[in-house]
Amino acid sequence: MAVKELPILRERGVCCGLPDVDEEWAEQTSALMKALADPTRLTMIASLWKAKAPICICDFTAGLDLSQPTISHHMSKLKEAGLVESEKRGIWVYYRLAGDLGPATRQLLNRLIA
Amino acid sequence: MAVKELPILRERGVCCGLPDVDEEWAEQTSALMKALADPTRLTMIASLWKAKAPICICDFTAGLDLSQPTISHHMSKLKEAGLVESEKRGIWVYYRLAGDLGPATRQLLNRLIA
DNA sequence: ACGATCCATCGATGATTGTCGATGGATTGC
DNA sequence: GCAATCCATCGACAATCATCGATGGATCGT
Repeated sequence: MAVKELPILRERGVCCGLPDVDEEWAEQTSALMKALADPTRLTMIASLWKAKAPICICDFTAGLDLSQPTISHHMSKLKEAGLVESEKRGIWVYYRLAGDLGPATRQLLNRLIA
Repeated sequence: MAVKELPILRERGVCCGLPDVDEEWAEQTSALMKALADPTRLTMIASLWKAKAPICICDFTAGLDLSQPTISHHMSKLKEAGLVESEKRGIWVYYRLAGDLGPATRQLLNRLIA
């Protein structure tokens, strides 16, 4: 545990430094958070995570209460974020979790979903 | 590993069910993701995480390249999300990670930051 | 060849968000 | 008391986002 130091009175007009936080890390991580910052997209990711198998996007369109373009839009955001991959199969398109997900992202999703 | 079943051709016009995903979970989790879906707020959280001690908001105002109202706005979002607490000390306001963060959230931040 | 189904894209619209300047309350040093 | 500092709130504005209807390309069954 950190020492619970009381913040003491300090000289006015003088502020001190902050811990170093990598700017690029913040940018990339916030992009990942944005991709997950929507109930529909979280539901999609959790479904794919639990199913452990590709899911036809038509099943999302049928199961979630949103229009087909909206479903397509959300899935495309997940794809853009590198979280899912797609495979065309006849007239259907199947989505699955990206195969090249880093272990950090995998564990993150595991914490989130499981 | 899951059995890598190829998505087979299926009957048209018929879609099947999805794995059960709790709606309330999606709503709450997306709220948490939203709170973290900004580089400035992530930097704030990471700073507090690393410092293991309260930080005066004036230090964020001095260290990050944003106006004072914007810094205040971001911190208030983190507070609203239950991620941080504040303590007034003279004319200064110190923020720290919330003491009642659930273990799940703690581990999530650990994965994100460390 | 034709019609039906699936799906991505386009354009539009209302809602949310990040940002700032201005303001005012609170606190402290003089 | 007065001036200075810190900080939250307000109002405004531009940017982003979630959503939908319409459209068109692709594929398949007949």
